[in-house]
Amino acid sequence: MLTAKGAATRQRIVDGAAQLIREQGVVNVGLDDIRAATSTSKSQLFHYFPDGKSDLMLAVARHEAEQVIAEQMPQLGELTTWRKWQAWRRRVLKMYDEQREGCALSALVGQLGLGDTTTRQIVGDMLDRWLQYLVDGVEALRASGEISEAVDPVRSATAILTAINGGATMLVATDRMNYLETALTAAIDDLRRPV
Amino acid sequence: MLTAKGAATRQRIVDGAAQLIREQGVVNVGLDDIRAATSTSKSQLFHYFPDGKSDLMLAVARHEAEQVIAEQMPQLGELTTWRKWQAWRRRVLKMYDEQREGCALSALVGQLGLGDTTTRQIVGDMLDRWLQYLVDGVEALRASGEISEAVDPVRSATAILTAINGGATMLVATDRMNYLETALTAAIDDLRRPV
DNA sequence: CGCCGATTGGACCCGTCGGTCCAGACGTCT
DNA sequence: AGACGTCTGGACCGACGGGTCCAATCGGCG
Repeated sequence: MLTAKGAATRQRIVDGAAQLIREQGVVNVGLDDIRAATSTSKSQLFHYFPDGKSDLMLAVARHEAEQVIAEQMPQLGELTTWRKWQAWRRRVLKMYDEQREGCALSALVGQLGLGDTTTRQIVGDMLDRWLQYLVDGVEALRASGEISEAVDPVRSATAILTAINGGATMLVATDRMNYLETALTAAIDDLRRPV
Repeated sequence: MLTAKGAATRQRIVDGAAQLIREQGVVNVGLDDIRAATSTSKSQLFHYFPDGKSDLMLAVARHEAEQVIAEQMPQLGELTTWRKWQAWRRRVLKMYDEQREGCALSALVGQLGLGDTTTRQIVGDMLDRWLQYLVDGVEALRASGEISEAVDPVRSATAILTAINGGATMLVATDRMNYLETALTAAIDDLRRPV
């Protein structure tokens, strides 16, 4: 049903489409652009994605959801000390500063995630996983005594996640880093402020 | 150059277009939809917006930028006490909860604001004005002694603004209020935590 | 080799959408 | 009243983009 060659082509299409969408936005990317960028033909697009564009966009959404988490690893997975939190924070800021408009997160949450129920599910699941990593990280700090027991892990993690999403959205819309940088730094610093 | 009747028609077009875009997203709204929803004809659209759709979208962006600020008034303009901050916070949460997907802010920042330099300028200016109201509010609390002198108004205001933007973006993408509610509440509560 | 399904190329179709154009109605000012 | 500019209706056009179709090629397997 799908040979190694076929799987490779399919992957090339998804990668290329994701890349284009990150750079130019969902609206400005047509099947012809994807075809050209991935050196494929119309028939291949519909061969690997029978339901057409919506089908392909779903695959891209899944790909980008993975990407958003993966690009923060391994730091996101081991937020066990204050130093590691700071390392992760620097990593995130550096990444988004370099990506600017070409940001997988805002493309996914802000554009791909609209409308379609299945895609929203993908976005929701991605955010859940991300949040869980943050919650685990906050709990680790609490357990080691680096921050107060009074800190609510879910609440703090949610604030941090929202800071990143808001910062990324505004970065794309205004090309200014200060929202993301200030809000993320503030949200993390708040972890060890007295209550 | 533009009679009272003409001005009214023009306004009706902008209002109707903004409404449609809030409900269905920029991508899913065509000139024909706007024409139908505002009981106008193609020629009128191009009569009042000679450069076509881009021209109209610019007017919509300006309209929505005004709307985003206006719908928070008068509370946003008088954040002088802790109680008033809480009243504003409740107002914001209630608004976005009711609007859900049909949210002017995310339509503006997430969709209209992409690409076009002029539109980005509009978004940037709107955010600047909004931030200034918040900075003024934080400074008022500081002046009256309700919060510590050590609080950095710009930093706190930026964190609050980013919380709203992130929360609104995620609300639209996931239909969940918890991000906005938790992050905004946390960002505001942080104002009066000891440093 | 010869079969068969996976894979590929690309011409073609058709609905949609932004944009153009012209003719006519309206309104206002002299 | 008459004239001129504003306003309105809607037919029409051309480009673009998603989707269909068929024929050709590839590649593994008996």
